[in-house]
Amino acid sequence: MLPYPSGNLHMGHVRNYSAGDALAWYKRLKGFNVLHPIGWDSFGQPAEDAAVKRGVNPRTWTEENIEIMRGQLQRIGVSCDWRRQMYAHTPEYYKFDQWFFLKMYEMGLAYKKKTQVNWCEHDQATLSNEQASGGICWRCGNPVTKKDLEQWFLKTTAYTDQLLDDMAEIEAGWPANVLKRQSDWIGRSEGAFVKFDVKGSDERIEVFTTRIDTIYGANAVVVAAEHPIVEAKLAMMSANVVAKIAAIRAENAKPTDHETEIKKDGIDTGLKAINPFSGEELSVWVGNYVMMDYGTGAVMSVPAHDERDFDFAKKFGLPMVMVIETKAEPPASAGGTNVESHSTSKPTAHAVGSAFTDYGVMVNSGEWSGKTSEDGKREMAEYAEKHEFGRAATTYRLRDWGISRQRFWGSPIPIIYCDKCGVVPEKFENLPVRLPDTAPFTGTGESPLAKVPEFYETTCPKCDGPAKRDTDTMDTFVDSSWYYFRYTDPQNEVLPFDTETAAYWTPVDQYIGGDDHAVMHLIYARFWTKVMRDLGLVKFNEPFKRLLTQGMVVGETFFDDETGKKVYHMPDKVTVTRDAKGKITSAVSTEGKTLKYGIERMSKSKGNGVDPDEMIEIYGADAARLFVMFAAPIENELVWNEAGIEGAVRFLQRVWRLVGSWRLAVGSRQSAVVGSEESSAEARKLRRKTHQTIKRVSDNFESLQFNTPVAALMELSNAIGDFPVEPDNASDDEIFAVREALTSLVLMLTPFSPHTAEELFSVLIGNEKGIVANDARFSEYSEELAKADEIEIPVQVNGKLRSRLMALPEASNEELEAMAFADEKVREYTDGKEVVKVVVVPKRLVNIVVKG
RNA sequence: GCUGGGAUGGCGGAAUUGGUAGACGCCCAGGACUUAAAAUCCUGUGCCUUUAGGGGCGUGCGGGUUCGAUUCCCGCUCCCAGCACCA
Repeated sequence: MLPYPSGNLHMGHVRNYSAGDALAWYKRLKGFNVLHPIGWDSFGQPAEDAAVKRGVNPRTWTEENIEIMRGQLQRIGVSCDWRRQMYAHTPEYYKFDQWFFLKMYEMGLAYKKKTQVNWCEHDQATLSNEQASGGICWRCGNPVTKKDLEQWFLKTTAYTDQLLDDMAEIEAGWPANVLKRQSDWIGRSEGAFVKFDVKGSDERIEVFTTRIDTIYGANAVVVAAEHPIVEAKLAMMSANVVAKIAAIRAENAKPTDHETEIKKDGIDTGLKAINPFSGEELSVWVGNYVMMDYGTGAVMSVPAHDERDFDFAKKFGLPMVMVIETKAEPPASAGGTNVESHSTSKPTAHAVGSAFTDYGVMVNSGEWSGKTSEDGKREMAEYAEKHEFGRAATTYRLRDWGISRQRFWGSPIPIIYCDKCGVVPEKFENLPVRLPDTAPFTGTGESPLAKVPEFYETTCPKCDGPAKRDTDTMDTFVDSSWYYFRYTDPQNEVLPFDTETAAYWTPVDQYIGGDDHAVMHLIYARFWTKVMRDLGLVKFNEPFKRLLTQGMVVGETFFDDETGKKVYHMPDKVTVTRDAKGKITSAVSTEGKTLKYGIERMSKSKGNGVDPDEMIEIYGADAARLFVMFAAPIENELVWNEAGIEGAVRFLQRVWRLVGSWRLAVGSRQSAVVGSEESSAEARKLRRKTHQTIKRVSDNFESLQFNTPVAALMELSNAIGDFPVEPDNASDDEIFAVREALTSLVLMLTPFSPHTAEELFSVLIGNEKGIVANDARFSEYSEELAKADEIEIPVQVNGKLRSRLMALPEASNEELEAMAFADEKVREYTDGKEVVKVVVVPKRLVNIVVKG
């Protein structure tokens, strides 16, 4: 994933790009043609905030930041193809944001509508549903409110089923939790719409239900306070009902607060609705737990079989009728005896204490009684459709993507408003619609472009009359929805990319980033790819074959209670004491104040961050990268602890010394080859370790593990260090074995610590050319050489380890068994006992089961 | 509350997917080198127990399957993340 040019790289970036770079190096060393790109997500709000706060031009601010961050990436030695960089804020790039927008407009996938949008008061910005997930702003974490605005939408809902169903194609390569979060977000729900007549009125209330089979248990129709029927009948309601509804509406309009549980509340409107199946008259209630923006804004309340309806009915003493029973014969104590009778004379759920929400068999449901829930659901929906009061339906939670932003620093929306012709799309040949150099920035949430007549005053592409441009810009997530395709053809001036050129590289083989974009960027990118497929630009459904979500890098954070949120940077401003487990027991600032502490995402602005530049300065880029890869599995959270990095430094220095101590012997005896008669056991042992390591490291890379191959390299380096023969006394065979081990070690180190590896490689080979110039390849693995001469076989008696045998790998079961029984330690436990059974696992173990 | 993931030494974490638990590294202790320190090297390092050889216990807790369970099954506890009345 491309970085936002905030101005400084943090350790999260280092982790992400170190892993990506390691993989790129590994694949290149394996002989693959690798496209390892980088780009800049360079449109967005912080640039504009800087303009408001400090009066700098957003472009200048952004480009300076890119310069700084590119320098940092180059200092850590990321091996990107710098020629292919893309920059979202350049007209050469955003021209195609606009191109796509116009294409989607043609396809009917872009439309404008006035609606309640998510609004972040803190950022003074509009948010898409995805960016407001959980009722909090994705950028600043503050609660989201609503605001009426007219804005452009992209029809993500045209692809809901594909977004769900195509997950099957990427299931193997994506983390399960990301797919899960996406499918929850899309929220497919299969059920039925049912219309209830309103008594004494032509109006009908339509509800959505997934459990039409429970409709005979409905005790009320509950609608949202904002439901049109409420507005329409408000005049007929008593003053206290109206007041209550107003109160609920006011409460609904407040930003969601997840700390406090919402108590069920509501009021009987006095209206009556008719259950179309039973003909029963039901009260119409307003309930605070019914939301206007899901389903139809109205539900049928079935307390006996729905938890929320149960709570609601209990609070207001509404009747509860059980209409579903468990399929299995219910135990005598369940169902029957616990049920209180009610005026309906039907059994009720009062005494049960909770709703029965499983499927079962329908009861008390007129002619439908006796059917299973599954049959009832299907047949009742069909019946409803036949009698024109309902139909089976699938609803989704996913909404269209609102992309209009009242912001300057983004791609202008290429739409023109003409008094005569109405909404007119800009002509393709007039793209890009360029941003002016500057605009009056206020940060108050109004479009700065609306104050720049040179920008918005234009002529209508249709009638040539005077017209005005749309003064909003696109959500920056538009830029990141397709940038990875641009890498394949970054200079194209006619199209976003050439289809054939892109086809060679795409879809992306491996995508790496944080899982915080699970329902934002990753849904948009998938949507965009499907649109591109329908445009004929690509021939596949999914943009990213494999996704790796790396865990956050977090640091210990210290707060000063008095001054509020002030955070101190370790270790110069805080004195910390720890318990035996390394957990902090107290933290005191240099001024002597006691501080609160916790763990938070590491960043410079929070003051708990380690600056990558500092790391490089102190330890070097190679050690920093090696440590970040080694410290924890890539998908885990990494709690930053500087102590461990010394280990990485020591390891690199050890390898350096190892090469130093052998380079003369190895360099001067290049003719030394394997196969001399006196092949020593030591040489064979080292070669075995070398080849086992090649296999382990390769397998680890293939399965995206970055910590375990480092451990394997450390083992190999230890084995070379333990080699018992002095360089000057080594035989040709031994020289060969050491040269092979060192060469392999250095090559396998390249993905983690490329600078050190490059230097050592050239020294070792004895010429000035390094890994790149030599077009070096990862060492070939030999199964034959990796095979052990002798293997250790544990012997268990009754499953407990009692002895170990050394045996030939090809030893037969009988031989192993005989050796086990001959073993002295084993005999202590078997002598005088009855042998019940002997289990021999070839090449693994022997287990003797005895009795008595 | 629902959903998903997890729990292995003082710490980060390994373990060929049912076969020697604790690789590798950090920390710590002891030693060598040094006038001394740093660096480096060597040794030890799961817990309990034993003079020693050794013995016992041990992968969150309780059960089960198996010759054998960190791994599979059932039931709990706790932690982390996501969602937040989704009808």
